[in-house]
Amino acid sequence: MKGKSERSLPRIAAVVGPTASGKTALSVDVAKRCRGEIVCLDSMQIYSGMEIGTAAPTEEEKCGVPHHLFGFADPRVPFSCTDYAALAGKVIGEITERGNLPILVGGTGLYLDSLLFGCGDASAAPDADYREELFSIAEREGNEALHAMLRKKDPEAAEAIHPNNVKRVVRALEICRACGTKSDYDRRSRGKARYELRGVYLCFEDRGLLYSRIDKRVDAMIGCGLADETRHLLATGALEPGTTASQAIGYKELIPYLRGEETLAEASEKLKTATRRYAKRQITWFSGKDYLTRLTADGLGGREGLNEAVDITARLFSEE
RNA sequence: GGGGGAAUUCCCGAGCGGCCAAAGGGGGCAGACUGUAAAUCUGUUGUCACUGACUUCGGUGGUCCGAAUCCACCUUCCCCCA
Repeated sequence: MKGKSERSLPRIAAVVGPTASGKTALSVDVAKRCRGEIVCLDSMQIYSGMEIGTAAPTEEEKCGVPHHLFGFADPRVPFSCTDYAALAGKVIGEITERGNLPILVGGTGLYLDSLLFGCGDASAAPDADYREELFSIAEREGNEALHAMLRKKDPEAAEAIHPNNVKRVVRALEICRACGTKSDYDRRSRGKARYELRGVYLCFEDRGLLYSRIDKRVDAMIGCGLADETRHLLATGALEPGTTASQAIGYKELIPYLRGEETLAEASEKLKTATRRYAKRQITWFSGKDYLTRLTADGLGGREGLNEAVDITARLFSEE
């Protein structure tokens, strides 16, 4: 019971960064160097049947390093950051138990925060019926009307959420109804870090470089059968509105092509654009996190640059 | 050969004498983000010495106090008839 210092926290490592920044290659090499096991930190790579579109690591890419939480979930079943935090927490415990280092790899910033600091509690579980009711209020009476409801119940939260961000306004109201106010809920559920994290954030000095990597990756996905994967998801109902797969970048952009409404080149262009914009959002998220160490990824494409990054990262992960 | 239509800010596209640096959308850039997060949302986007000035609406020249908007010619593109 003594020594309740930071040292007592389980240690985890993370490799994060925008899509196509080179996380997979880097993390596998680092894992081999530090007795690491990789844990998926990606909201889409957890699903099965979406390997090509989410650029999930292939068996060859895994190089024999243990990978967890990839491709296990049904894309038609909802999954949240709370589910993630619970599952990842368990896997991390098992890896630590084995004396290995858990290395979280992926681009979903919210999942990392959820795992690290917690992400709400059972007191405000989602309520589909209530949500539907709230959405229809916004639909009928306008976003401002819904926002006014929130302002009445929780002015602080209303201040922080834009009226047009209906999804968030709805969730806030949902929390208010379940347990007081969202502001209080946030305060009591945002805990201290639950792990000692060593994390690198792959960033680019030259954004154009990242963008050209994205273009190349999209071309590769299409070459690897992204259209067939989309057809399959379509056939299994995984792309119905409301499902997770329908939100993933890669499939929705290809549907017009499959319907013959667009050429493959047009669809590919849109996919590239959507991916670039996603990468920008990830950059915005990660660059604001002070618990991450920035690592320039511009040179990761080459063997030399990769080796150097592996050295730096492995050192960071293993130093006391 | 004859007739008709169109050229707008990075792109698409409104505007049709003053309230126009010019709607809207896309893209770009920046940002937010606590149970949908590869989602959702916000701001910004001619230049500058920036509560003002300057340069823009294919080109040139006109009309007018005033033009992206009207006229003439030129250039390019599209459609129709031959």
